[in-house]
Amino acid sequence: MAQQKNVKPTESELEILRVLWSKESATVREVHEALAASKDVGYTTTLKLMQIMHEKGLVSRDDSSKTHIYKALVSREKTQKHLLGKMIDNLFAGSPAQLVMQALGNHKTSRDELDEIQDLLNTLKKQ
Amino acid sequence: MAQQKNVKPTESELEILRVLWSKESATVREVHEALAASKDVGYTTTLKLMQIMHEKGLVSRDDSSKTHIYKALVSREKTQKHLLGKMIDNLFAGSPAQLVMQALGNHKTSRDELDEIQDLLNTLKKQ
DNA sequence: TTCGTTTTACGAATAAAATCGTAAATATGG
DNA sequence: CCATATTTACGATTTTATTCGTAAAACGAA
Repeated sequence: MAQQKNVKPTESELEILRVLWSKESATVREVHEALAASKDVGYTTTLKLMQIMHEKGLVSRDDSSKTHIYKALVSREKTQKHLLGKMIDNLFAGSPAQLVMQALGNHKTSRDELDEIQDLLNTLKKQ
Repeated sequence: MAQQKNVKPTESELEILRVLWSKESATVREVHEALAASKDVGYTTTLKLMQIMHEKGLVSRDDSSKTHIYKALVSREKTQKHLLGKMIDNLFAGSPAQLVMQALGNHKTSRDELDEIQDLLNTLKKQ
């Protein structure tokens, strides 16, 4: 196994991570284009954020050529797990089931997805 | 129906809301005692936060007597729903099912809770 | 009433996050 | 080589959140 200690990206850092997760690796410009599509933000702002994320160890940087190439160092799963855990503690009295009920109750879920959840539920019940 | 527009409490505000939700109504001192039990924080800090929350409309305040009495104006459910929705959009590609899988997979869940989820699942499947 | 305690009001200090301007370095096309 | 464009580095500013000190007001007990 490897890396990954303090998974605590800020709101903006999360936006950048989402882009990196979807692309595997990207330049500042690519990330910025993606962000600018839905948000009004300057190029150097994105750059600065990515530099900070690099200092923090959230992303890796290949600076062998002029245009640097970034990759996410924190995995989507770990980040999901961490933030979910935090939310369960903060808002759902430590009960993941409550969160699940709320999530399922308030959002449309396809038949396939329901079946998937059923499978997992069956597995959990057997233990 | 009523109230509730921008449900965006900060981290600290959320801690206070949790206390208010658990007590129905409370004074600054009561909230502060509750917070101080698990955190090192000054009384006036809690006071200030609650004053700000009042300005924002997150809590109501009865100041008919010297010691003011606060109540949460945003419901636990709405807040859960809102933050959950945000997390689903931001981290789970808009798929609540993915979030559910992650939550169930990574946390212990009691038999009773699993049954509850099963019930909800059955209901959803019938639709 | 007077003293000590509690509570609020208020403003300021600190910290953390986000934004951007400017300049230097690097590359590219002509 | 030169002009232009792109990219990075860096620092400063702005904004938002958090924390707390101080003083005035309200209260209660002796």
